[in-house]
Formats: sequence, C-alpha cells, structure tokens
Amino acid sequence: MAASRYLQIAEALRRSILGGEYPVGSQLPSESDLAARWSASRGTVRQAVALLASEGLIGSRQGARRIVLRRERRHSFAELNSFAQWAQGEGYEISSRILTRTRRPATPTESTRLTLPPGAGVLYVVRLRLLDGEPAMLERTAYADWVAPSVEELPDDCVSIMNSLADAHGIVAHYGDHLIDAVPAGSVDARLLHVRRGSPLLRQRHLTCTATGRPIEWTDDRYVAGAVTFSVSNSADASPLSRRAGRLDG
Amino acid sequence: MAASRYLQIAEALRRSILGGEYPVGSQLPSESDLAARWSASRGTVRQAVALLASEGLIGSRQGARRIVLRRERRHSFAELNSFAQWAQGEGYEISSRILTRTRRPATPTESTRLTLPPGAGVLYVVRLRLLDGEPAMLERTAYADWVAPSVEELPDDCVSIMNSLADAHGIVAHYGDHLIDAVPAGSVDARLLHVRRGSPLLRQRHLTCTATGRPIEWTDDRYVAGAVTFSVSNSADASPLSRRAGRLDG
DNA sequence: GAACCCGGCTTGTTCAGACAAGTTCCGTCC
DNA sequence: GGACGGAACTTGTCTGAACAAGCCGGGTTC
Repeated sequence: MAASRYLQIAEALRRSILGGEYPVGSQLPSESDLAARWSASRGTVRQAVALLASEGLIGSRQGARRIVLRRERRHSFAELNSFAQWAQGEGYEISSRILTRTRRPATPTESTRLTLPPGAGVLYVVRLRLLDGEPAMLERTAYADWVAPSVEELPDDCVSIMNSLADAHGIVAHYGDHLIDAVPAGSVDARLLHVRRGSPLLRQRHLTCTATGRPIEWTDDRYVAGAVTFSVSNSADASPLSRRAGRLDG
Repeated sequence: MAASRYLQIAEALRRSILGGEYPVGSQLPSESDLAARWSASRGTVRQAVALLASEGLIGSRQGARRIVLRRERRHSFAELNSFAQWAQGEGYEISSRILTRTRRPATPTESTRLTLPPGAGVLYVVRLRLLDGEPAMLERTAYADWVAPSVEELPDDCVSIMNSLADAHGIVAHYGDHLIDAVPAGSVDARLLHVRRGSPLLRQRHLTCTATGRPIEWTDDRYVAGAVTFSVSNSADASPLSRRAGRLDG
C-alpha cells in the first residue's frame, strides 16, 4: 500500500465528496489547509486536487476556493476500451458469441489505422455481444499481426480479450482514438442485432495502442439504439497541470 | 503576449510535433534538455509536457523518454459545448434559423437537469443549424430562468449564443455533461432536417454550467448521420469519457 | 443606500534541489 | 550466443519558498 502521497490525498478527498461530506456547490478547504492537515507540501496537494479536477469532481477559479461540482464517480479509460469491463461494473449479465475469426490481408482502412506495411495481414474477428441475453452490440475487430497469435490462443468464449492479453502477455492498452457517429443498420447488422434494416445504430470505431504508440487493434462497434449511451464530462480548465499517475504496460 | 512560461513551451513543442520536426514514434528531448534549452526549471517543463499529454499528442512511461503519439491536433471536449466554435474552426460556412423561442414552465426532465425549483420557467429555443447551407443539426435548448433575459435580448441570427453571453454578460460556460446516443428521426426532425422518418440521428444532450456549478442550459442536439463524427482521444491516465447504459431518463 | 477601494485570503506560476523508481544499454561471465 | 548485472539516464514524486493574479468582504465615501 505504498501509493503516492498525492494519490492518498486525492482518494480521501474523493471519498469525502462521494460520501457527501462536501456537498455539491460547497467549497473545499484551501490548499494550505489541506497541506497542513496532511502535513504535505502545497505542491503535493495541488497534484491531488488537479487529479480530482480532471475527473470533473471539482472546479477552480484563481483567487476563489475550489468548488465541488458533482458527486458521481466517473469511469476511467480502461472501461472505454473494454466493453466487458464496463458492463460487468454496471452489473450486467454479459455474454458474447464469436461469429468469425479469420486471418486475411488488411483492408486499406485497416492498413492506415494500424500503420501496417502494405500486404500485411490482420486477424479479423466478428463478435456479437449480449447484455442480459439481449443482442446489444456487434463488434468487428482487426488485430495487428503481431498480436494475432496471442489472440488466437484465447478460448472462444473469452469475455474480455483486452484483459486476457494484459494478463497473459503483458500487452496493455494505453490510449485510443474514438470516432462516434450514427449509422443505419445494414442487412447483416439488422439480422444479428434483431432490429429492422435502416434503424439507428450508435457506431464507435476505435484504435487501441500500447504505451509506446504501437497499434493493437482497430474496431467497429455498433450498438443497438437505446442499449448504450456514451457519457462525457468536460471542464473548461481541461486539467492542464495534471501531473499524472498511471500504471501501465509490462 | 505574456502567456505563462509553460504555455509558451507547450506551444512551441506542439508546433514542432505538428510540423513534423518530431515524427510520430520518435522521442522528445528529455526534461532536463528542454529545461536547459528554455532556461526554465524542470517543473515548468513538466507542466508543458503534461498539457501535451492531456491533448494526446505525447505519451510517457517512467524511466523512458516521452514519445510522440500522433501528429494531428485533437479538439478538446470544451468545443463540444459550442457547435459554432467547432464548425468555424473546421472552416464551415455556418448559419442558423431560430424556429421557436418561448417561455414556458420547465418539464420534469428540465427541472431535474437544471436543478430548478418546482414551477420555475425556462426559455425554450429551437434552432436549425446549417453547414454550408445544408441542414445538419436540430437544437432544442432550455435556458434556466436566470439567463433567459440575457438570451432574449440577443439578435435572432446570433451564431453562438454561449459566446455572446460570455462577451456581453460575463456568463461563461465552464463545464458540461454530455450524453451521446443514436435515435430515429421523429416526424418533426425528419421534416426539418430533410431526412426520412426513422433514419438515424446522432443525439447529443448536454448540460452546461458556470464555474460555480450553476446550470445554464440543457440541450438536445440531433445531427444528421454523416454530418458530424465525435472524436475522442484518451490515455490511460484520465479520460473524460465513459459509457452509460440504456435510457437515462431525461 | 450605492459605489468604491483596500487588505487579506486563495489559487496560479515558477524556481532549485533531492531522492525514488523504471528503462536502456553495454560489458562481463558462462 | 545468451543470460546476468550494473551504470547512466529519464521520468515520477516531493519539498519549501516566493511572487503574481484574482476573489471576497468590510469599511469608507458620496
């Protein structure tokens, strides 16, 4: 339990806010107060509050005390790249069926996104995801050739491929790009997701990379309308000074 | 131009990355290098690189040099709050038509979102937004009663209401919550946006607040499929994005 | 009563130095 | 050749100090 000092402070403050000790709209103690209370320097306290600010929990204006903006916890990045992780956290019964798993040459889009050399192959996987037994999402993923062997040795009913890759091979997703839009269901989508052709789907395409910027996968996920809503919070002072914490890659 | 030192450094580095001086995948100079080059302290340099990291331009791992992750500038979600700001930045010809502007009692959803006392009124505005003359988005906004007078005195063809509020009354949007999903076009949507009924729309509902957490507006924006794609980048440390299930009433 | 100003408080920015923890790379040993 | 070990380097965390910039309340003035 040797977490950094600023993480401890942040965690304590977070708990106080979530627990209602500092109600929404109220002021946080000043930095010097907190520094004294934790016998830490002001700089360390600032790291802690910067972290909370980046989570959207608190806001700040120069000269005025920090203010509690909201009381809910926001989910972090890992859950964005992992449908399974998110769904389990929300208490859903989740299952998935692999419909296709083939090696084939990369399409032009995949080559570009995954920055593959011309002629390289990918492992193409189509999975149907169900929430509480209902079809909720259709996932088409192209894995870069260098991870393909690791993916292929996973069992067919593997719930979270990214989690398994991290555990078994130390391949950890570090960041990603996401493109979100709405598209009409194609005939394949419609049949598999049990919706009418042309009905709205929420599409999320994303690229996942390692900490060194090496692309892992390029995915096209299509959600049944109403099954999922993306939620974003943003603050004007988009957390500039956030010196950050993070446990990654092996 | 007495911008902060760390902002100057960040801007210079950003330009170098965007200009290709540091290609994607290459290493940035070490912090001490940069500190020496700018005759600044290491702490200041760290603020600069933290900013770039939060923009997704660079990544870092303890012990290894920082790596350039991408070369395009990503828009921050701050611009999510302003359609006008985004569209102008992208070079679109933008126009808008106000279709409705009425005072009426708040709906239950609006009361909850805007945390209004029971029975309070809102200013309800419906606007059609066009990109290069094509209908692109239908915007339904409920302004809290305390900003309603300021909004009403704006001209009908005002391009960016939030910008005007900031300039004229010092009412500045500081943070917001966004809910993104896909919905079928209703008959009103279909007629105004020139699409068929039931065709996919990308819906973005959002709440905008001041720095003190006071709600300003609650909006329901519906984009024609294909007109707009939301783009998010995130790194492992802190992501503003999360995913929510099903129907969040309201 | 209303407008104004000022002093105290609080956050924003910067500095210089120190140690911890992780990465990289090279030389050595088997 | 390959495994091991260690030195040099780099980022992560923390301290204590100082000044700038902005906010707030209270007192003064009109």
